[in-house]
Amino acid sequence: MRRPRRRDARYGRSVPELPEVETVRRGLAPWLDGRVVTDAWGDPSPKFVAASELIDHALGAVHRRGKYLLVDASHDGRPRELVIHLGMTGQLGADLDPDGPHTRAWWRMDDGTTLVFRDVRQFGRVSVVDAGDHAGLPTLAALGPEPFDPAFTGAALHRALAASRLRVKTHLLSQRPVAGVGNIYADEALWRAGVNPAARRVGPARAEALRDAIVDVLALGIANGGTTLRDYRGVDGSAGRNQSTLDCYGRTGQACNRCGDTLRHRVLDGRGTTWCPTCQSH
DNA sequence: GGCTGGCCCTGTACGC
DNA sequence: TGCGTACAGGGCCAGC
Repeated sequence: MRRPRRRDARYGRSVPELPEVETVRRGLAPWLDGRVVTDAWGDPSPKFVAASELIDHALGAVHRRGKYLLVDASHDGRPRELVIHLGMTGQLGADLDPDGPHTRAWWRMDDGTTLVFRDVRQFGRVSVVDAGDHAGLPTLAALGPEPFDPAFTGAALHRALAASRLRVKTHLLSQRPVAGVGNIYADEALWRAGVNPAARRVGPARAEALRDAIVDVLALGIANGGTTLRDYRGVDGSAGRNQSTLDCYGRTGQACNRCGDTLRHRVLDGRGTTWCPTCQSH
């Protein structure tokens, strides 16, 4: 008989969520803005092959929308956009090996530097589109408000959650109520707000608390340079520091930092979920 | 139109 | 020691 596998932080992967992508964006922006791509390569897979379309494009500002990186580009006056999703194991950097086994794309700049996209598990994606044309990226096209946008209020979150019968955590991960929340920060925010991840209805007061918790955990993540449990690295190769602040994610079997009860784990709509049965009873 | 579940993909941990 | 299997999960898509 198989023993149940331990579920602790050693098994977690640090998936790039909003704080990690924002940290990458801040590293890329001063480097890429004003550069011209002189050569490029993309893995033949449909997920990455578009990378080579960026040859001879001038690059501009680097934006972030949810977990997507958007790099302004132009060619012969035609405004275009490089869209990168890091997936689960995607890394961008200048110090990565362009010939490495998990390199999926690279772009050589006119100053001799090379931006490399490494993605071991190939859940990431690279697209080159006309600026603002996100029709081929349905999740990006349907993203909810940015969490730091003034429009993202408790009332707005309550309305969004009330419009669906999805479990609250599943709904958050869909990116529709708010952009950028992934598994780690969803668990953390729900724990902070005392909301059961399996709940299908969240009242106005709890939605307000959840909104505040989402903003707080994401802001803390950004301030700490992201969460690194295994894969995530910033553009300069440095690890994030946010993992030491986690109260819930990856702490299955440990005592809740608020009530002392034992944190539990379950699979919710296919996603591993850690929660406190006492603090998050409903 | 909304929801559910399966698929993609590979490194790692663990059982045998 | 080595092999086989389960597991991690964001986004997409088919089916209901």
